[in-house]
Amino acid sequence: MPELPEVETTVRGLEPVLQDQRIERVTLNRSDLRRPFPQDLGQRLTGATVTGLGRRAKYGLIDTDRGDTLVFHLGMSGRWRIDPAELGKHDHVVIETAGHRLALNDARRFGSLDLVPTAGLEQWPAFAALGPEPLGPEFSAEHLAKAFKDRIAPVKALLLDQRVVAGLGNIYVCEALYLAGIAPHREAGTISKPRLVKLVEAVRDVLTAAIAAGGSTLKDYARPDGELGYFAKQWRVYGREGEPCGSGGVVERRVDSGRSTFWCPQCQK
DNA sequence: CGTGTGCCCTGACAGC
DNA sequence: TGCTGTCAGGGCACAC
Repeated sequence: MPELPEVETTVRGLEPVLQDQRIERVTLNRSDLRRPFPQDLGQRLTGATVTGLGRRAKYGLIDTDRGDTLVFHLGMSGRWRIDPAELGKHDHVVIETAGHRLALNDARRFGSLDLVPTAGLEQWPAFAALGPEPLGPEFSAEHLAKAFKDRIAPVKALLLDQRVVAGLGNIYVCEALYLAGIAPHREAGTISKPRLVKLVEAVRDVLTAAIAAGGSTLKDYARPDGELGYFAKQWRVYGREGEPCGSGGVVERRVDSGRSTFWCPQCQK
C-alpha cells in the first residue's frame, strides 16, 4: 500500500518518462475514482507539456505548462503502469506521450485524480491543513512537542493524522514507534522531549530506508517499472505477529476500530 | 475542538 | 470447484 516512500518511488519512476514531454492523448475509462474526476480533465490535459514532477505527503504532482498540476493519490492499490503490453480491467486512465503510454491502475479505486492551479496548490483544500513533510526541516522534536501538548490520544493516532505530519501510514508508523521504543497506545502528551527526539530520528530513518529500497510492497504494490519493491523483508514488526522482534521480545498485534497495530510490548513503553 | 467509529472498494486468501 | 467470510487501510463524514 503506497505510503510516502512508495509515492516518492513512483514519482521518481515517472520523471524520466514524463519530464518535458507533451501529453498527446488522454483516455478516461471511467469518470471517477474515490471522487469524480474534474470537469473536462481530458481536454485540459491534452496538448499540455509536463514541466516538473513532485510529491506532497502521499500525493504525486505532475506540473504542466498550462499552470495546472495533476495531483494523484494512489489510495490502497493504485499504481502507474509504464508501457504495459496490454491494458487491463483496472487501467482507469491512460496518458500517452510521443514515446510512452502510462496507465493509472487502481483495483480498489481508493485513489484520486485532480487538476489544480499550480499557483494555488498549497491552498487547495486537501493540502491546506497538511502538516510538515517528515523528511523536511520543519519536522522536529519541537514540532511534535507542540502538536502533542495536552493530547491524550494515542501517539500512533496522532502520527497518522496528516495535520501533525504529512505522509505517514500504518506500516511506517508501526515501524517508527518500534525503532523509537515507544508504545503505540501511549498518550501522546506524556512523551518526554528526549524520546520525541528519538521518534523524529526513527521516522526519518524508516522512510529513508524504504525510499532507498525502492518502496515496500504489500501484495499489490508494484513500482512503476513493474518491479516489486522489497523493503517488506526489512519490516521489524509490521505483519510479524507472534515472531521474535529481534531484541528479545515477541511481536503482538492489536486491532483498534478495524485497524491493525503491530508492536513489541517488551521493547516499547 | 478533541476523540472515536464506520464507510468506501475489490481482490487475495482461508476454510469448508 | 465454488461458495462464504475476513482482511487490507487513507481520507473523510459523522457522532458525541
